[in-house]
Amino acid sequence: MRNSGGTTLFSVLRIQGAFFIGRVFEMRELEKIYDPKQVEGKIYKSWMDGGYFRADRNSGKKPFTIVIPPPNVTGQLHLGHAFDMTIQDVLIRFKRMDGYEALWLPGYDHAGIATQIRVEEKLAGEGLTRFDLGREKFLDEVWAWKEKYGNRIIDQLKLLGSSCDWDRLRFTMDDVCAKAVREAFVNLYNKGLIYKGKRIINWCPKCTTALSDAEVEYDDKEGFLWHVRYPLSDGSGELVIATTRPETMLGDTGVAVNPDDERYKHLVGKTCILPLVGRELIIVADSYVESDFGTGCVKMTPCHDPNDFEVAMRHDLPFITVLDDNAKIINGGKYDGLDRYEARKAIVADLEAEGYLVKTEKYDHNVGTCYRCSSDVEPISSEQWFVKMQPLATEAIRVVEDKEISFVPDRFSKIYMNWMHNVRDWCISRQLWWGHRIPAWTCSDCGHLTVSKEDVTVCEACNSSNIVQDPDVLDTWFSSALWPFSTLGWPDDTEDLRHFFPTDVLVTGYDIIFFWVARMIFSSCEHTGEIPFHTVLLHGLVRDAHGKKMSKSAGNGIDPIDIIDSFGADALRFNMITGNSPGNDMRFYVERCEAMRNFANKLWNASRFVMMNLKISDNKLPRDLDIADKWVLSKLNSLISEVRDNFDKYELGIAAQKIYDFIWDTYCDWYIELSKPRLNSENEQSSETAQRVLLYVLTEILKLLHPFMPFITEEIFSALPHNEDALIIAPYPKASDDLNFPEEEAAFEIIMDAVKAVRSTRAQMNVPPSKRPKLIIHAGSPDVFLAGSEYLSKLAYAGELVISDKAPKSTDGMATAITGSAKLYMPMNELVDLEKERIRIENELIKAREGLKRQNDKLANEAFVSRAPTAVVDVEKERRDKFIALIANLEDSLKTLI
RNA sequence: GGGAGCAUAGCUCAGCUGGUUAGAGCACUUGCCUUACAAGCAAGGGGUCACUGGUUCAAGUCCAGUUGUUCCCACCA
Repeated sequence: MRNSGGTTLFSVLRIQGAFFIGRVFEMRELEKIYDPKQVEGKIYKSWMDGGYFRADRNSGKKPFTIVIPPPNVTGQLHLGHAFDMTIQDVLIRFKRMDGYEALWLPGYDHAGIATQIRVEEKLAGEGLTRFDLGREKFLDEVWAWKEKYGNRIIDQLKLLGSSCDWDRLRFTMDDVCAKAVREAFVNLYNKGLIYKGKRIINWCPKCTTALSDAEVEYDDKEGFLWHVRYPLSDGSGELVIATTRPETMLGDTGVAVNPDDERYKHLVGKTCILPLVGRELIIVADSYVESDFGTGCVKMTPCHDPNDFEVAMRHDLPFITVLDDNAKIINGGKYDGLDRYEARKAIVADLEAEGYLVKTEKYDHNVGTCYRCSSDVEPISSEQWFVKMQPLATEAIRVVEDKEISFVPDRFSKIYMNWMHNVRDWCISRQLWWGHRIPAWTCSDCGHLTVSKEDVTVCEACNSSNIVQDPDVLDTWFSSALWPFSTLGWPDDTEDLRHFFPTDVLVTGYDIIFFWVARMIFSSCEHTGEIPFHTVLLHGLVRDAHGKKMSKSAGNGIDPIDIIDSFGADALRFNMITGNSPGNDMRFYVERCEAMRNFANKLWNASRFVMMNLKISDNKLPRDLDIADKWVLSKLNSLISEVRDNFDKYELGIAAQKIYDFIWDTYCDWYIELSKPRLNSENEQSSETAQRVLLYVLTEILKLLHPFMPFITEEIFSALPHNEDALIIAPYPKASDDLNFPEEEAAFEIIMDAVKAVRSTRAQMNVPPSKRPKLIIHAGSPDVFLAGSEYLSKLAYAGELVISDKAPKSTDGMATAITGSAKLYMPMNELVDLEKERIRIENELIKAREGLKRQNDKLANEAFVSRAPTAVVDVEKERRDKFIALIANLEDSLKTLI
């Protein structure tokens, strides 16, 4: 036996329990309650010291790899992480125990905008902007910030018990990842899949950067529809135009109508005058315009609306930019310098004053907002870098269609497909400083663009050294998209890459399928020629008890660290896993953590019980198993195969629930209770067998539960006799035919039924357990009761036990408990109220007759009997026979009562 | 406009490929300090599985529709 931990009170208890029985009771008082705080840090350290998280390429074992969804480097652990991490850790621990070389590769993300905003906020507190510092000094600040906060999230992940291979920790901005980013960029550029172009893009005026489509969130906002007069140039009339954005009229270069709109057909080709500005606008016909919305006339602002941009391209309209990077007016005459919202007010006021405003309607519409800072996003035309998506999407669609990659649950593959089929080019340049700088240099002399993996100092076209690197950085998600292979060393042909890639399962929330999952898939297919993982296991969002999204601003966030402090990491983990199925959101209830802590405590105490009674020092199973032993082993055997089955289907919540039920119900409430009379008996053989089965089942339980509750299981395991170095690397249980005893299992259920019937009778008569009357069992086949007599007297609180196939001569004053297999009598003269007893039995009889009717109806159905599988029919027949026997017993008892 | 999810006990949720009398936690009732655990034990109460129709020997489970609800995508100025 090894004992990896220090001398905890718990392991002291074991020794004392084994050798100094007399002192156990005082120890028990101290250790009655499991205290995670005393255990978790110590156990985590023992795993680290043991090197169990390290994946070894040369072990000869089959690899199983998960890459972590890298948390933001400056982030703090929230319940979403806890959810995500727990699922991954459960999978990785299971595979590790099951004989795989399990690699869980950790790391964190530089999170361009999010991090830059945080540092800028800090600077703002000192009255500075990033421009005051300049690019280089600002980046120094960010790196310092990263050093300060980068480890916080990692330390917090450790508190959860995450068994990541910390030696392989990666950062999306480290050299290895940077090399991959350059390689990927240049590959795509050389294939023509990255291009630079002027398009309408989403611009966040607060972050002052372009955003991709995925980074824009749409909110319903209250607004107005202003109807504005645009007089015709020839003075023959006017057009009325409806707009939600009057300030953009400064950039109008045309007016469009539907070509089939009879009202305006004759005006196409004519011009009108832009109010306040006086510019002449040509009236064009374009099918984009819908006649029945607004007035049927649309002002064209090509530089600030994607649709107008398209129309303008088709009709050769001029392009005038009227908003600058901060969304202030430019090229707008007297409005120059005004913020977009001030400009709106001023322009509406002027329109009204000059009689151009026809009317103002309330109008709700969707407004795009920045996913990082929530400011309104401005569509502006701007030169940016894009990834051409069409060619990449083709393969990304194929691998999912062909099931090379599957989503769990499957419905998300439809969402993925839909997105991939309609994907537009990905804007990857960001006007930030924190991030991977675009590896492109422009020659100031000849204008040539050099794109290179290595830093360049001279123009590749004209050799001029007068070249400047593109000031922009790449979208954070460009580097995250490479994560499953960049972290393993790609583009270098590293041993890690060869061994652990493609990875196996990707675990993440459904909210970042587009941001991340989709982009990893097409990036991997393109750059490595392989899928990045074969399974995407998706979970939902963690909400508060009222179903609201948790957020700092709403003040409803729960800090996982507080939960760990109060209930332990195991309880938090178990709470995240149970009562939840893949892809569904969960509501977080602190009370549930309490229930899970109670479960941990239950296991703790069951283990204490076993240790207190242990006089053996090895864990071999004996041969002389009795009926209860075979029953529990058989149940355990089924549990093991079911749990494995659930693991294969990623049904972690179901697996955890089954283990919970087995531990609490089967093991604690039944088997431990069953073992008590044997442990105390003078029959040493029986006592030892009970000890061995108790220990064996407990050990198997600890193994089964370990992926879910790693700390407490490891701690208990360390105090038990065992052959492994640690539970974390003990083999996960396998079902075995040798431990399957269906006959004994069924026979024992008969005894359990009798026990339950007796308890029920006693409860209804309010008989306390201290009262132990004689128990007379009248059964057709008494053998099974004889085999379980010891258990019956203990669990059914019997004084003396009489088992016979003959009915007692008199049952006067006896309470009865009745099952389909036996009638049980308890002489309790003073307690038995004959009338009450009669009513009780009659009620049971009613229930039993209903049951019998149900069964008879089923079996009378010719179609059922002939068409259902015989096994199903047989089960129904057995049930019918049980009801028949029960009814007979009940009727019999009713007669003797009178 | 397109798509997806959800609707099961008072509350929060499980229920896999259809097959016990539909389960768990919390809450509730009653009785228990039964020598591991009162963070516990035992016995209970509580459900027309949203509605309507269909398929089937058999439907909470599969199909169609209805209602309610949540979310995603698109972005008609």
